[in-house]
Amino acid sequence: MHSNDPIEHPPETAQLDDPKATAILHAAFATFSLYGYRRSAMADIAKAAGISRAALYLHFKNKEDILRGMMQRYYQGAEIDFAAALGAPGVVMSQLQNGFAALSGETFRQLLNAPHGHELLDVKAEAGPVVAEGEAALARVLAQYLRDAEAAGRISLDLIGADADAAAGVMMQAYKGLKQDGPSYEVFCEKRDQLARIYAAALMR
Amino acid sequence: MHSNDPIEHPPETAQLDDPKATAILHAAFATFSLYGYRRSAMADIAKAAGISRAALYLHFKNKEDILRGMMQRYYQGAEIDFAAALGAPGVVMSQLQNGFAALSGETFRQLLNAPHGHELLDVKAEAGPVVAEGEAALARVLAQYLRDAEAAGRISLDLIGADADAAAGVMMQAYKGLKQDGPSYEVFCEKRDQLARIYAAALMR
DNA sequence: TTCTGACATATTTAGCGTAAAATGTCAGGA
DNA sequence: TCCTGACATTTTACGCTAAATATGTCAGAA
Repeated sequence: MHSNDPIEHPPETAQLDDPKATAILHAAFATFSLYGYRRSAMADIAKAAGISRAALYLHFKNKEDILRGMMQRYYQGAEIDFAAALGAPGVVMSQLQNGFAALSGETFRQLLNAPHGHELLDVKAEAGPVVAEGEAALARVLAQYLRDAEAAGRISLDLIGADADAAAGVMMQAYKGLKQDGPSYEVFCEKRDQLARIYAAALMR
Repeated sequence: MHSNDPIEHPPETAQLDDPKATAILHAAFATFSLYGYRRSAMADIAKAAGISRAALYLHFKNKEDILRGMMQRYYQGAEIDFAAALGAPGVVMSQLQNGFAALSGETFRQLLNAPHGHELLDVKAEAGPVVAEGEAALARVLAQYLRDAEAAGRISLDLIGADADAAAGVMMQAYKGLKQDGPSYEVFCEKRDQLARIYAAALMR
């Protein structure tokens, strides 16, 4: 490759182990939380990342690509943490509570406490299918947990008259409802734990 | 009162038994569902109601007042229907399912099927505190149901580790989450019934 | 190789005047 | 008494321009 060749953008969004991309995504998260996605300029992100604006384009195609990468990164991590929490030893209630807690950890706290963090909860349009795919992946994780727990005789889906997929879908969407009305992080956490208790009680005999 | 006195607007939003006001609110609902609240003009509502535009102002202060009246009317009816369904004879699961179904009956079906009906789900800003108060009233109804059912030994709130008010609040908000992502009415109903089954299973021993 | 300053392009913003539409009110008709 | 047509006012929608800002890309420095 010669230096006077045109820029060759990364074919996909940045890899999980690229430290530069990670730094940019962190800076972007901070910037978006502060100003909102629309009002954030590439220059703001570059400044927050401590690099020049031009360097951003060496790692991401454009602003939308940064947002996509950010969301994808979040969902990748959330999926792993979610599955880990659900799979950890313990009773069903704590597994569910820790599972949902894993979906709203420190990152989420920063988001809700930031000036325009709430706006980032509604970027489905700009972020494209990444969000829907991420949510679907989380629902699959939960569905798999339900199947495993039922196979182990720890819960019974008959109690709620549903198969694992339908149940997981409803549970995830109802959980998302708790994010509405711009609650404080603390209030949200209480409601989240409460909902997890309801889920646990519904599934256990 | 002399005819040349200035218009005397109704002090509060129209009464539940005023047939004229009811007709206007029905026309407004149809119009808002069709065009959305913002794009609907008073002339559209008047035409749908079969009266002159000026006559609207004999019953409502302005467009915002019509919206308020519409939402208030909905919540008044919903509260009554919700309480009736929860209080009807039957097992807990059917009471909860019929209760939540009462909150999304024919009116709600029309809404979701209308071109811009979804917009009406997000009019908190324009409708003011009416929506929040209506939601709170519904939560109180559910909380009272939970208390009564527990007193009768039909459910146990200990199972979900919550008092009636907290549980009702979370249950209502999680229910609202199901309205997200613009589902069809049929899909929404399935999820709603599924969530009611989860709630019932959680509360019964 | 990695990154930056600077450039050309594209987009956004704000202002401003006009036309069109919507609003709220009233005198007066049915 | 209830309602309407018409009026004055306010709000919105355009079209246009210039200025400002943001974007994406390079040649070349570090």
